[in-house]
Amino acid sequence: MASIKDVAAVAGVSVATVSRVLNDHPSVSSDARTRVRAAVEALGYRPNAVARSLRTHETRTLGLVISDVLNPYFAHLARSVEEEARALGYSVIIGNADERPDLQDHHVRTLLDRRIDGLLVSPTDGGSPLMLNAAKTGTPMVFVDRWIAGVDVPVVRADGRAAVHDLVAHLYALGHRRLAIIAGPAATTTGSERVQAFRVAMGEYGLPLPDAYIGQGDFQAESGRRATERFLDLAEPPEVVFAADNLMALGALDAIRSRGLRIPDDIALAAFDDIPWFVHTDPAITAIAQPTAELGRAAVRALIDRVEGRTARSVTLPARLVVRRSCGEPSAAQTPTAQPSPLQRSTS
Amino acid sequence: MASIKDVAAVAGVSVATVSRVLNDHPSVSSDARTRVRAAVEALGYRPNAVARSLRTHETRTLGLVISDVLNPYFAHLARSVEEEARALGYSVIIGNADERPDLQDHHVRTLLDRRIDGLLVSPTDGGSPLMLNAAKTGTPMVFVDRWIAGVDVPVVRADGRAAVHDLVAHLYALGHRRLAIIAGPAATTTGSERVQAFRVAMGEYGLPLPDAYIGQGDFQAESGRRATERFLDLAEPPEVVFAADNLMALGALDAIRSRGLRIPDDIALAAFDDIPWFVHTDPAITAIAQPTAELGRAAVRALIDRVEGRTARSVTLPARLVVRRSCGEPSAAQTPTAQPSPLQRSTS
DNA sequence: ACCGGCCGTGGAATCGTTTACACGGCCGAT
DNA sequence: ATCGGCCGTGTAAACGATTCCACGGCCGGT
Repeated sequence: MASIKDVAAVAGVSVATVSRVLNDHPSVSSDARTRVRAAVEALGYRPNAVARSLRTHETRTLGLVISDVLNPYFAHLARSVEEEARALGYSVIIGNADERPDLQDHHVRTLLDRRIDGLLVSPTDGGSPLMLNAAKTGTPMVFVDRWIAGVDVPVVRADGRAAVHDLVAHLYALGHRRLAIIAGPAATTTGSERVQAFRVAMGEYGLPLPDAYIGQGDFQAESGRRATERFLDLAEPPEVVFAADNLMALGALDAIRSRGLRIPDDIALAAFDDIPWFVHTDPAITAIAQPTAELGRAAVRALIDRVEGRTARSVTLPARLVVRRSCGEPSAAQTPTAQPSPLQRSTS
Repeated sequence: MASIKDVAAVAGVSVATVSRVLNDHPSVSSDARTRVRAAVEALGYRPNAVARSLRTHETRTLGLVISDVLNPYFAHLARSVEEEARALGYSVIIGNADERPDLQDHHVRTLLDRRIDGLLVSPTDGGSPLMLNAAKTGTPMVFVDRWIAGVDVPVVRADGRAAVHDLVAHLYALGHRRLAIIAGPAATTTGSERVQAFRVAMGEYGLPLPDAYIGQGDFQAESGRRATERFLDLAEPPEVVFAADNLMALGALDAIRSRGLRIPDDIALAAFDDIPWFVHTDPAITAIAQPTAELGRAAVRALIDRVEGRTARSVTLPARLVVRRSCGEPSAAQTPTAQPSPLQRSTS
């Protein structure tokens, strides 16, 4: 593969001049400039990003560590992150932690070894020493979706409290009183916050949230299935199951279906995170939708602000309730029009 | 950030010795070895992968260019690719081409600039000069899922012909005669092959495949919707719509639903690529399932064979038909047991 | 006519590694 | 006692770019 030296030789100039042409440095004669460009073309030369990064101490690359690519929510997030980063001249390397702290650490470590310019993380746990240390030692970092308390890192996320409140109001209006939730891991903010918001909202309607109605999940489908089976085995099963993410809702659906129960007649179902398939399940699933693409964009902008020496601020955007049929027949007022697919491809 | 020089200074040895310790070179005294290890620990030193790559001419990184991360099939593929690569000591950088040749080129270019050791591609089109040139000039490369004819690059993919034949047999047995297909872009192998297989299988049953029953899609949901609407507007609409991927099936579902039609009574639906949600749509969707994870693993092994100087062979695995209810009530023989969710998390 | 400054250019240092080569010391074989 | 070889180590040259600095030529102002 041709190097800058080869280009210099062909163009009959020094490597310094070639470098200047490549970087649009003004003080190069137009004669030299054209000769260099011709040589670049002739050799099919492409600058070696590795060498460049070594010298400049920047990679123009961002790391993104997410918990699970198979989760459509995170896939969507990753896509918008890459899109915005590309628009701003950066590349993105995605690390899939698969909800495993050890894998998360693996990816953080290799990303740091590659000297990425900044790190976007949706932490799977409360923060390993590695990550806390990276944050402390000045690696530009931004949390997205989930975050870690007590670390001085900007957070870009959705606040679901109002939407959860709307959901509980919706359920209450439909006559449901025994509401259960499948929580995410307590070590994640989204795992505990959603339960907390649910409990608070229920409290406002004078409803208790007994421990038996809190299923412990891990944001994966299988845990949703297990938690739901446990609910259904109770002497007094809940009337509603609210899954804290879409994969656990899938598991819940599996469990309910394998018992031959019908939604919403036998049991109602709702989920956090909306995805296109929720429109087409039997029945369509009521869900809380996050402004996913917007979160990704905001996170990238915040991170790049930090990378380029500006100060970054945390961003919180509202989530909203999307009522469908899985909790019972909604009143006309609640569904003014048919709900469109939420993850419609943004024509970019 | 500490460099190898700092480690050498603290340990009281030369950088060469530090490097030898780091790379487990045998000829280092155990005394020096322990001093170096202590210094590494004390400084929290991590080798700079950029500098190392510059020197060694290898990055231990693979590039993966796929057409669409939002497509669960590709997300699944990406996950298994990363998993296998990690097991073999490589990292993966994913480029999402979004079915756009220009974006595909962008990612191929930046991956090559980063001097990745090998490239895994699921081409969006017939091959840009850039990609053909990369293949020609010896960049280790493997095609996965889709491929480009006339290029000497191993291909790892699923052969869906038998499964498509099974599907047509299934449809025929249910009494369907007017079968339509929503094709992918003709520039992709999967776009044209699936139509071809469908046509051949139909031919064996004496069924014609008129042009009006071939919808042109682009593997995205919106195109599936449009194609389906066109089918439904025909004087004699088809009895079955077969979508060549899962996203177009989603679009078809949208279109059918918005007309108030019922599946399978008014029209039947089937899809290429199986995903967990197909079990829970109304009704569950009959689909052709690929051995996605296995494809990813095989592709990585083939690519690494090439990277490390061994010869790689193409791999073709069979796809299989998964019968559900979306084409009509199957006979008992065809569904011996309830179909489980296909993308169940592989507990790794 | 002289001089200061700017412009285009090249030489060379540098980034953080790996590794070829040289070198001194020690051991065992003669 | 001598010598060849091995072992542990250090010195220095790469890898491919960017960039500081110096230098020669030319221009314009005095």
